Amino acid sequence: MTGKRSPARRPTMKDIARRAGVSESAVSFALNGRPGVSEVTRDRVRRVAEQLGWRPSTAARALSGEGAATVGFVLARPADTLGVDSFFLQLVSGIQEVLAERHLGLLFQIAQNIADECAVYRRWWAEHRVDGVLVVDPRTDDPRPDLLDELGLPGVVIGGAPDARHPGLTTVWADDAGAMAAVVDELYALGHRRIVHIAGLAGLAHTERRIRTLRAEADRRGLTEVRSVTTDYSDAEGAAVTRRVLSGPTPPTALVYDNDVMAVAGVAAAAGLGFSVPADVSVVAWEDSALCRMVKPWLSALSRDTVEFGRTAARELTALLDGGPARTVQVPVPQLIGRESTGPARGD
Amino acid sequence: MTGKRSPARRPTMKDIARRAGVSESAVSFALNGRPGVSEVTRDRVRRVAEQLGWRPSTAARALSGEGAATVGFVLARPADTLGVDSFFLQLVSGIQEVLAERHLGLLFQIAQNIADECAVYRRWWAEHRVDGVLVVDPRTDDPRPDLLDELGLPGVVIGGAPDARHPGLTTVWADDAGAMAAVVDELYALGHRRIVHIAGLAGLAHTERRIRTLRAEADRRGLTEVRSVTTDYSDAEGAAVTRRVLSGPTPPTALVYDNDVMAVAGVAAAAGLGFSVPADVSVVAWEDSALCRMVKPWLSALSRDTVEFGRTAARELTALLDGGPARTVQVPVPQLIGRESTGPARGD
DNA sequence: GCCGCGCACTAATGCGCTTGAGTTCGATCA
DNA sequence: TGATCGAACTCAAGCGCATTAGTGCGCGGC
Repeated sequence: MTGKRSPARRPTMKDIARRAGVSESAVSFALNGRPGVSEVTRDRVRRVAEQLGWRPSTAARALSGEGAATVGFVLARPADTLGVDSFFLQLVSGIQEVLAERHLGLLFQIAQNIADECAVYRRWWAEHRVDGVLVVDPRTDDPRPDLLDELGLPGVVIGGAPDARHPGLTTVWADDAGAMAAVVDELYALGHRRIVHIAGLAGLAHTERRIRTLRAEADRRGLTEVRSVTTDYSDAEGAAVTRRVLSGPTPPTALVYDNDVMAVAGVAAAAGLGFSVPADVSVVAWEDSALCRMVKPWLSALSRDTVEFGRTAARELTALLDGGPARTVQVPVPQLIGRESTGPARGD
Repeated sequence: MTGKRSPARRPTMKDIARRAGVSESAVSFALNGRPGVSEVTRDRVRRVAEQLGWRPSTAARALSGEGAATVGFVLARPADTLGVDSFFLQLVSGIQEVLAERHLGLLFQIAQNIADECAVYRRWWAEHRVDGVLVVDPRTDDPRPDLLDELGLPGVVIGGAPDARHPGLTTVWADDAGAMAAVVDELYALGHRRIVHIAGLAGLAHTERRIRTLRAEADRRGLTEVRSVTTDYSDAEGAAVTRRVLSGPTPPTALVYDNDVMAVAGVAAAAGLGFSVPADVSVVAWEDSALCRMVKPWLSALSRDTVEFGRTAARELTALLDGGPARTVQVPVPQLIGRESTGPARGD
């Protein structure tokens, strides 16, 4: 009766051993499902453990070489850019779902840039904090795969193209090239000949891939007034670029935005300039979300199951942690959902 | 020359001790800034440690009673609800900033509901994973404070009202009541007498607080046609409720939405019904974001510095971890930013 | 000149768990 | 019947760090 309730004490394997009348090692064997104990003892130990509410201390586990039961996830984007974007929360949501099943923790960090991100990986590795990491926003010239190699840290690259130079890394990606080709197909069929692609961050692997594909598709059809402009993904730049390209002498008749946020901002900017969507200019958003159905006109968008994307990535990472081989897995190509923002090109 | 580069090995204190020609204990003393070594030895040890790129193993630290150098953050909302909401990423961004300075990790998890969230806390505690947690979305009848008490886990409640029954918890909150009063003031001054508050999740502490305040303010002015409707924060419900209340015999002339997403969806829904904003109905969004400036008309919104909110919460938690006392700290009241969506009530 | 004291440092222990090396004992086989 | 083996356990060491109890030594005080 101290008056103050003492904070509960964590039960340890020693407690279980005592209660079950066996040695600590037997408890360890029993609970980890390895041979060396009879089934009846195993059951007894399991029951006692459950009754005591025992959970292995990750600290102790990690210390005795079992890994930290944690994976890391770093987001390296300017703080103001990650405001409205729904992509990451969805992705993380899917990742979580898979990790939680296996009782793996997710260590999350926001960094300012790639260099900081690398420093975070180094620190996590040195501090014994994570068993593997999920890498997003791969770049065309990316230092992270090399670093992970050097540290021997298992990693899954999300959204990158397959990279033969890093056989240790698993890559999970969608074929952006195919999606871009489909978009161009659709717009071309609608009569659009002048298209501007308002892209995301220059240097990101998927940005560059989309840009290359767009150019290839344009060349294939002999279109000369097709181009890409890179941005920082923000609504502000999306709007600014939209105003700029629409103010030219021969404005495009179709705009393809690399995310939903810029598309929405772009539509508003276009409206401000007197362009109506889709009568004067068609708009496609690369990334579907509630946002696309919250504005009028509803935005045609490239849709994919981002949560499932996250699940896939997490599953691959757990496979890697289990000692499986690195792989390259492709998730379904985003599908173009035609809504109200795309229509026939206006005849000149 | 094995041909295969061996993954780098983590340097330990033993390595430092050897290189510096002292015992491990001396190294420990030196690096943790406690007495027992001379300044010159301390410097030498520090240099060697730096040179070797040594970082303390959190596993070992945690095991020897120093805590896990990690804080936990659980988000318990339905997966589809957390899509567009910018609040959390902003909040986490601020939290991160402070934690990173102290090299504290952030363990992040998404749960389905409060019960699951509690289970996560229990597991984290039993597994020795976190030193403290950040609790969001406090409810009117919330099991979490009791649980944290029981586990002796330091916690900071974000967004709750001060709670005298849990002296161990720090609370960081904004005075929603004051903000709501300001909103009503403003709308009243503009001539609005029929106001509907499209609130968030019923049961959340701040939802209830806003509802109570709205009622009190209405009573004070003798307004009878003022009410709140709770939702799940989604754009879908926001739109649905908007349509319902605007379809009634005497539709409200002002709508106050508990987040930006619903407000945007609501404006679109109102437009669909032939109501123009702000001519027919004024709209205020509780929570400002890029979203509010991405749609026309620009939304008047209650704005606050969410990133700073996160920073404050994290600072309080670190203070708690340092053994400081639990406190109740109030962050600035959200300010109403008048934009285009609020105007004089239409005379009947 | 000896005692005691403080300083700089070492030795040893423990945190909770895993694991390889024993130990015991009953069943099996030549 | 004694050697052999395997199943079921126990022992003890070790992971990397913090921490408590020493240990050796120079120095001031009497």
